Amino acid sequence: MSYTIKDVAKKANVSVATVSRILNNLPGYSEKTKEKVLRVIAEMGYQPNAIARGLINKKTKTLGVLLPAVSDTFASVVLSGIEDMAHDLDYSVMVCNTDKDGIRTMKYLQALREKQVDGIIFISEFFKDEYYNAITAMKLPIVLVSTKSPYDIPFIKVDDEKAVFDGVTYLLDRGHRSIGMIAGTKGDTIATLPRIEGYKKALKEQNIVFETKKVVYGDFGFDSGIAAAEELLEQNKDLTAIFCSSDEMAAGALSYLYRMSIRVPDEISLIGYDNTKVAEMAIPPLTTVGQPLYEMGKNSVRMLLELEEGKTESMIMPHKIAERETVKSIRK
Amino acid sequence: MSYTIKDVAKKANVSVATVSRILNNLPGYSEKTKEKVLRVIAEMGYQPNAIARGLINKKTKTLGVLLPAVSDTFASVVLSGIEDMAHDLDYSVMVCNTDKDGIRTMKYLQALREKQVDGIIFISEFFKDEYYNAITAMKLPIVLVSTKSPYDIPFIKVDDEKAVFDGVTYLLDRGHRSIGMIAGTKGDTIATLPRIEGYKKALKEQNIVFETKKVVYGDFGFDSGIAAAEELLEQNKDLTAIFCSSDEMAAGALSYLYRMSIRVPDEISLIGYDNTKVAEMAIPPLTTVGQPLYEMGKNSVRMLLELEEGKTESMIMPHKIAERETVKSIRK
DNA sequence: GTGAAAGCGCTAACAA
DNA sequence: TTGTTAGCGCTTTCAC
Repeated sequence: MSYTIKDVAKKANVSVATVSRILNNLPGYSEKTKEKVLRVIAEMGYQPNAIARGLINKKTKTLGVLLPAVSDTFASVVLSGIEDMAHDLDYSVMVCNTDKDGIRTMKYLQALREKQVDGIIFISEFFKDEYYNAITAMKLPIVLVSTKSPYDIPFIKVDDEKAVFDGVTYLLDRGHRSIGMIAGTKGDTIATLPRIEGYKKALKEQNIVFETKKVVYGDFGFDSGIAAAEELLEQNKDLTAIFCSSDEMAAGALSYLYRMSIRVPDEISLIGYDNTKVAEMAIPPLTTVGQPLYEMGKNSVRMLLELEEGKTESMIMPHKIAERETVKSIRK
Repeated sequence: MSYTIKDVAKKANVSVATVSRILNNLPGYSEKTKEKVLRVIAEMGYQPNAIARGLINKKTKTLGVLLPAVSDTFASVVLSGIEDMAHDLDYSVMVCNTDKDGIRTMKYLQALREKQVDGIIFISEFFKDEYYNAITAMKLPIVLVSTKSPYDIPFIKVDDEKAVFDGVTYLLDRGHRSIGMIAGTKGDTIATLPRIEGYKKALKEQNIVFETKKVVYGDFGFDSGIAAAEELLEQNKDLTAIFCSSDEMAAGALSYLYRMSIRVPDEISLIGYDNTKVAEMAIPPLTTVGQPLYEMGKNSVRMLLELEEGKTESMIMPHKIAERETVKSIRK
């Protein structure tokens, strides 16, 4: 067992109150006692017990982060932003891998509550009603990253529709007329429908008719990108470009194209979404619509902490096309 | 403020002691009271406060994980194993991104201690003396993953020397005689020196003389792989294969070779290390020496928890070559 | 089978 | 400037 504040007090010949004051930088002691106490603390190697502290303050200085998978490139960058900002602000973060499983998510929500975290950040998943009910019941501040909800919960995300609109327009501006789309999970109202909407609008603005067979669904993952690319190419012989709703799916498409000996960008141009490390590492390097993932993570903790002060504004983050080597201009 | 055990007790007309017993499945109450109390708990939506509990038990059911970067593919897979196992065992995990920074690591160690975590898992970094001192001072169980130390601290890792030996031998067996190596950080005694040793031994066994100019250093990251490949190729015109000490560096090498229009595996064979997702997603898919990262993560928490019972055995995990498409057999 | 009460390590009145 | 003391929400003797 380690030393307690009592041990320090005794050894320094002061009361625990004084030690506590010194520890918390509260007024009420002489320079002399402060020095003495600090010396004793150093000598003993005393460290305050944050659990005891938390019991009183009702503050644990820890945040809970719920995400679909820590090993997911996308989420892990957001997490890294969260972690950095939390560290700067002296908070700790508990990671909870939901596996996109509702039961597991609920279990975590309960655990986080029991452990009295000061707030929750929820990344990139569909925010179910039951989560909402649980969270409001526990009256914890929460912010959504890269997703949103019908409730009055602040979120941070990019404007998906606009982002895809810009991406597709980028292709259009380079002479592409027959553009396929590898969309996200079918029916996903957050990250799929609005993006398809953006795709449609971009086409429409240049008077190109939308064709259903040009959009194919995946699940944001690599393998689904392979399958989707195959389907797309079989259904559309005239494609000159593909817009992919995630870098991983773009990597899958790239992989499929490579296997088919279809050269990128010479025969087919490709554009991804997210601008994660996989875009950089792709061969050839992937042009992609970038989201400021790291910044979004950082902002989410800032926002979460401000929430305690009553603010509650969502944030639309800017997207930006990262130009690399998978898009070719073709003669118009 | 939520309900406390007191509220439950009052409403159920029993003492807090009884409620506590029921909550903890201790003996000492009738079926009838149990039912009543449970009903009241459900009605009120009462949840025990783990902080208060932790103050008494000196157990928080939370683990601290220190890793160089959460967004690192390698570490994030280990983390995901840790997270899964922890979840199964009803533990939470706090992630600490050390950024490979000693000061930051020490800060985290202190925070983890103050927050009374039950144990620490330290992933893939060099384990400094000062960490050791801090940790032994706080008498916390700790296990090292993918690294080791001169101290009596249990670790989980693969046999790096043997793994590289096998990887290089794999190349040798396929007729390659002039094999370059992209090693890790220069001077790293854990993940670089032993691997170079394995490389040397494999060559030696087939009577090939080792040449210094055939090994080049990186830092395990993508960019360093690009630079290393370039250096290697300039220094060695006859290379037919390259062994890379991480998949990311292999991806970098792949990228460089692509830019130089050197075909893989036709002109140069490549083999990576780790078998992370980047190996699967590479073009062409990367043959690599795989480490069971996820399993290592899982085992680390099991081991950590057993440590409390006094056990202290390290674990060497099996490696296995994942054969994909970057290695070609050449005529002998 | 059940309850009263002490106390985990700390903070925050309230006194002095 | 400093100390005493009452809790924070819970577990755990010890009585009954």
